[in-house]
Amino acid sequence: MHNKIQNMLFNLFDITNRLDILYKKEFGDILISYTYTEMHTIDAIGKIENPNVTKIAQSLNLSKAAISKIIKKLNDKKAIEDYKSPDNKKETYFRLTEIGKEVFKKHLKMHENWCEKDKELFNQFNTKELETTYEVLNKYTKSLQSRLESIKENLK
Amino acid sequence: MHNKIQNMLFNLFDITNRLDILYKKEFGDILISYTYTEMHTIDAIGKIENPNVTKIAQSLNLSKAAISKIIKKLNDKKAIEDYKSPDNKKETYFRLTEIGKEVFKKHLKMHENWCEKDKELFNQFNTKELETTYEVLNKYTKSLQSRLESIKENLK
DNA sequence: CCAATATTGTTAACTAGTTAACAATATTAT
DNA sequence: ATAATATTGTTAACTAGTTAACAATATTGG
Repeated sequence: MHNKIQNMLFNLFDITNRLDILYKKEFGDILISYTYTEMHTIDAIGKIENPNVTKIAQSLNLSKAAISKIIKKLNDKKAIEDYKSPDNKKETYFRLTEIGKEVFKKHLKMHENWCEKDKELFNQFNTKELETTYEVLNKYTKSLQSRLESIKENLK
Repeated sequence: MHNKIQNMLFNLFDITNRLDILYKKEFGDILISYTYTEMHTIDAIGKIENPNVTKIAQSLNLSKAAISKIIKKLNDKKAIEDYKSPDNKKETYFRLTEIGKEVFKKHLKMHENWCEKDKELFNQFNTKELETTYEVLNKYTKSLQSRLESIKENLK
């Protein structure tokens, strides 16, 4: 029993590594003009309401400094533009331009392709099995998240 | 059904991110003197037979250049030492010193602690459920691996 | 109201990785 | 045997992230 857990975790570590590498390689090759993180930043700007550097950084788990630099690049590429609120002179918000919206759509499309590739593999399992796996992984995600949060708390 | 797969994959992406961050933070704090990758290099040297830069790079999915630099650091820290084979003047092999072996053991210990923390969580599932999850993840790992390999082939 | 504190976003200096080019050595094929 | 090819490990130049310090602006409490 304890052994099963270890095996499963070992697999998860393995997947962690491979997913990361594969994801970067496959997606990196397709959209040459935007890096992995630039894409995710565009994604975040598409999804967050009134996104600013701080919010984007939090949502991508990156530093504000990192986002600040990426914003500059996306601006140069005319994928985003910024705007201000009349009642706050400190914060700067971003929105996608037409170009940015195109990239956003492409990114969604790529995710769909990715899932498509996996579909065949996962079809060899029945609904119950996939549900169980989902259940286990979901609880694990939540557990990891609370560990992450408690680390962040400790650092304050 | 297709939805289940998407949810599961979404969870997996999520875990990928969080595991990476958490792993670096938790382990990084404990063994301050060795970075994440230095640890893994020590680990590889402990496990591979007659390890050289090339083999270590392959096993950690890093470039030879990266390993070359890490080797230099581990040498400075007296965690490893190198040796030559009498019938090959080109390749350099590495072994752990007593210091290195200590770190190796600590790393193993840390992995055990990590599993310990998860044990409680996973105990809420029964053996069958964990087995199913293991099964699914295992097949997914293998599928990712073959995709990785085919990318590498294409690049040749 | 305004002083103390907190937050925002930029910058500088750093780190850990990358690719590409290379000199030295090994392997292979004729 | 040796010329052509491949492999090893190092280096240089680069990239994408980090932390820490900062000026500007917002928020809060007495």
